[in-house]
Amino acid sequence: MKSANPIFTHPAIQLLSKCKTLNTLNQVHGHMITTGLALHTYPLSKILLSSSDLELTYAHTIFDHIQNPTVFLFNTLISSVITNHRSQTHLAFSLYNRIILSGDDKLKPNCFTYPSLFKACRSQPWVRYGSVLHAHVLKFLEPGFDRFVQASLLNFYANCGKLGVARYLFEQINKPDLATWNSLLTAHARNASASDGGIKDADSCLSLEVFRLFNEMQNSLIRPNEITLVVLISACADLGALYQGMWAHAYVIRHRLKLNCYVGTSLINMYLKCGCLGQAYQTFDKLPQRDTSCYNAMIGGFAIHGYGQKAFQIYEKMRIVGILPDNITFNVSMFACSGVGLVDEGCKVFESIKEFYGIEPTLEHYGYLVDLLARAGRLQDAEKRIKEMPMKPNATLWRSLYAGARIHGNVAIEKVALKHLLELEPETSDNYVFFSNMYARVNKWEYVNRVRKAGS
DNA sequence: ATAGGGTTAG
Repeated sequence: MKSANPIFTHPAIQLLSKCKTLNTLNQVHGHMITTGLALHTYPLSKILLSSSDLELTYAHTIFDHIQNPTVFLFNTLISSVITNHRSQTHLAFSLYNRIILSGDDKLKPNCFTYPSLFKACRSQPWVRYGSVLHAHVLKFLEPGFDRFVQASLLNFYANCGKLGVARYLFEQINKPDLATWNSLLTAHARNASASDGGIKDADSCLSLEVFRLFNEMQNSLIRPNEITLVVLISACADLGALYQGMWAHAYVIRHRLKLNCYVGTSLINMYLKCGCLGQAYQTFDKLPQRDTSCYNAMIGGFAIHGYGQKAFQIYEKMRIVGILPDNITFNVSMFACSGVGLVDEGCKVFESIKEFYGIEPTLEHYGYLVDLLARAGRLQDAEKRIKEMPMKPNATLWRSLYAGARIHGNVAIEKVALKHLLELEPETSDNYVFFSNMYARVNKWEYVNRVRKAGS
């Protein structure tokens, strides 16, 4: 019997994954160089993975010292950059270029090279490289390349709104698997909600198409998983299709799918969109685990349905149970308070951003704060906040102040707000209308005063 | 024996 190749079972490799600091990793690496282990792709890929987790530049340095790295090693580093260091995406593309421009006949991209690169192409500024990569796929890979490449290509086109291309690519995949079906469903759901504000009929068709595709998927005997149901439930929310949504909820339970945070959040949202606040809360309450998104959905739900106090209570509960809020949490919580005039609660949310969570409030947070104060008639406070904020106030902020001043009859502040509005948006005709309305009102009062004086 | 695709909230 042949014994296992010692390269794969060397104890140093086991040690690598246990390294918690660069220093220890460095020692193991040194050891691997002296034993000659660092000449082989397998141990090298392990070093690259471990080091890129700790410090990407270190991994890069190691990579640069490898003579004639194989595609395998390129792929290892490229995917590590894209999945763990998204802000460094440019490094992944420069690695890819090194493969392409190497001039080495033996070094060619393979099926493993492309999926993570297409994933990177889903956000700016990398979107324009998608079609370049597509051309490379056709050039470098054998026709009928594997389903991972096909699925990532499909996702890329769906992401930039080219649903037709995505569908065409799907047609070419024989026996699509679960992830591929989920990609196609997601493509439709994403484009249904992305074109918000467009033609409503066309939007709904895409969500209806999700229903149809779900049936087709079931006929093909691929069993839906949690991700499938999240997409289906989102389509129900989009259509306001309560009964289909309840069916999907029952499906999750009947098929013993996990009621995870994704599924939970989409169900909460679906019930809220369908007007069922009680059902939404019950779902929220029964979830085995809740993350920030679940809380955001529920707070937003109470806000929409006019229960500011409840929304605020949920916000406070997050602190007690130790779920960290994010920027959206702060926005929806203040919005909830603003809607029903809970000024003190709303201010408490704003103060907690910095005081309790140590986060610097954003322009948007100031926007909600000013809206809250202005609507409640605390115009001096609102103006003061605008003047003291660390960044330049935008037109939305001044518009909130204007609206509050207008409603509460404070002409002086109304004037200040309008002046800034006109300055920031000289092209917007609405602002001039507001301005002339104000003068019309003021002049009328002067007229009234004159009449009064003349009469006395 | 190591590298790759699909999910939520305003």
